[in-house]
Amino acid sequence: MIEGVSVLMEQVHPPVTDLRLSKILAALADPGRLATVRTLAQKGESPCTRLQQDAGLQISRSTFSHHQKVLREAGILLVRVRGAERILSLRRDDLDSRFPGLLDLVLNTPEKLI
Amino acid sequence: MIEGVSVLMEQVHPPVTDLRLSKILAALADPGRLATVRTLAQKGESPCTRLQQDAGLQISRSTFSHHQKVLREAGILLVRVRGAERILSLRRDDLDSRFPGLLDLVLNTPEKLI
DNA sequence: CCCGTATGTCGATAACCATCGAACGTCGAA
DNA sequence: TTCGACGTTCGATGGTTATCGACATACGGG
Repeated sequence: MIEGVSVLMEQVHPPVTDLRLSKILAALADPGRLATVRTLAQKGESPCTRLQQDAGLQISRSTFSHHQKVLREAGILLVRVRGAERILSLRRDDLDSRFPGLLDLVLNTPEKLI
Repeated sequence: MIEGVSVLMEQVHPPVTDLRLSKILAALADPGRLATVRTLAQKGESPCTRLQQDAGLQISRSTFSHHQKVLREAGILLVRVRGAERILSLRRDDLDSRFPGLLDLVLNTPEKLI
């Protein structure tokens, strides 16, 4: 870095009271992000690179990072740091309490109906 | 029209077996379209102009026509012709049978959480 | 303290989408 | 048959989004 100032790269997670349906629908409307969410639900929690592979997304790391950001800022993903990795997981309880049935519906829909 | 060929303007309605979650989520992700669906559920069936007014959408007729098309092609709306009007209604049964709980969730979500 | 792995950020580009006005088609009524 | 109301289609425009490569940052291990 040129300047001596550190860039923190802090992860922004909206509080549960800030979750909005329109944001969540917009985040889930992308096929790649929908696949990411569904894969994450199967695998439990997972680091970024692993999740991208498991979801079968053939996109660059920077693009996946962008999608992860959209899902996180919509309140769908939780990101925590473990060493050099970012561990992703679903905010199941928050989503269920605010929009009951939404996540279950998305996860239980057969692959063919996606 | 310049040519003598008639333009039919037929309404395309996908059969229930063609409905796809990603299409439906994408259609509902737009705030104006979401408002349209929620208003239509309250009012029952309604012609275009009336629905646009009831939903409070301050957009041109051509733009509303575009949104109506997106909702129709996603399988959310049914359009039937009555004289010079197009009467819009929700495909409740089709949506419920294919994606149980989705429409209810969208309709029951409080305005403040949209 | 250098290195490899993991990931975020930036700037650019292309694709997509919402929006509009203008022109057109269709219908019912005058 | 002329008119007005209703709605669609078209072409253009602007804004948003998906995508990438290059670079920067962070961590743990040698």
